[in-house]
Amino acid sequence: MGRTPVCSQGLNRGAWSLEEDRILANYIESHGAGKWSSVPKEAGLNRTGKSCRLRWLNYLRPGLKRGNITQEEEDLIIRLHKLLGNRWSLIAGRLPGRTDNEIKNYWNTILRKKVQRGSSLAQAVHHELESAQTKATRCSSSILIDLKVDGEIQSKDNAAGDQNCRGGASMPPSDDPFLFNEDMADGWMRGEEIQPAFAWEFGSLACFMGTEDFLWSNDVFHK
DNA sequence: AACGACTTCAACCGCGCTGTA
DNA sequence: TTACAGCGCGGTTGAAGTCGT
Repeated sequence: MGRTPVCSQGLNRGAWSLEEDRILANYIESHGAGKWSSVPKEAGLNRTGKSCRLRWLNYLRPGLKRGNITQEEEDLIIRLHKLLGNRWSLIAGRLPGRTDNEIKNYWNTILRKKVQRGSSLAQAVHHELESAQTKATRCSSSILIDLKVDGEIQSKDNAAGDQNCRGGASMPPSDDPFLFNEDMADGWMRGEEIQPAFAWEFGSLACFMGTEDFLWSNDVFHK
């Protein structure tokens, strides 16, 4: 797979050789990742920094899984794509050991067709959304959610009942259990008081309720 | 076996964002 | 404020592999 190496302006392009991989891996191991523009020169590689970064992140980096995307991973990708769209790096961030490039390729070659065909997987996602709605409805406490609307984080406060969201759908009314408070935000971000799975159920619910125009904040998921 | 069509996925490209001087 | 460099992201490309006839 890949491209055959060609020379352009004296630089190697195309598929990486085993020797190039070894040089890059050794360099990163001793110097750490970063400063990609200086990596080729210092490591003695006839590549662009960009190419080195890509090779490291998508292929050489430790902890990468390769191939054999599981059914669970596939289901998660479908759900996340419905929520996030083509934000592959965000989706990859929820799948340990997977790269954005790998997920993007997997989506474009396999999952897109499955979803377009209205496969059983898509039906399963719909079932998940209905299930998430039921569970969230049962929740009596406030739930924190940062919604990124038109590029800005819109905070929603349960007590204030603020309705400042803009976009393609309305938020639930202020007395609705789906609104959040800041205390829950801290707990959520620590990943201790609220299980990530529940966060995703809520995310699915937001999608199910027709709030696809809202994008989830990176901060909520990564902090 | 041969060959064309289709699929896969590593790698490249271009753009936008962010930090710095 | 502006210009520039570095980086990261999503879209696209194209060689290699697979499949169907």
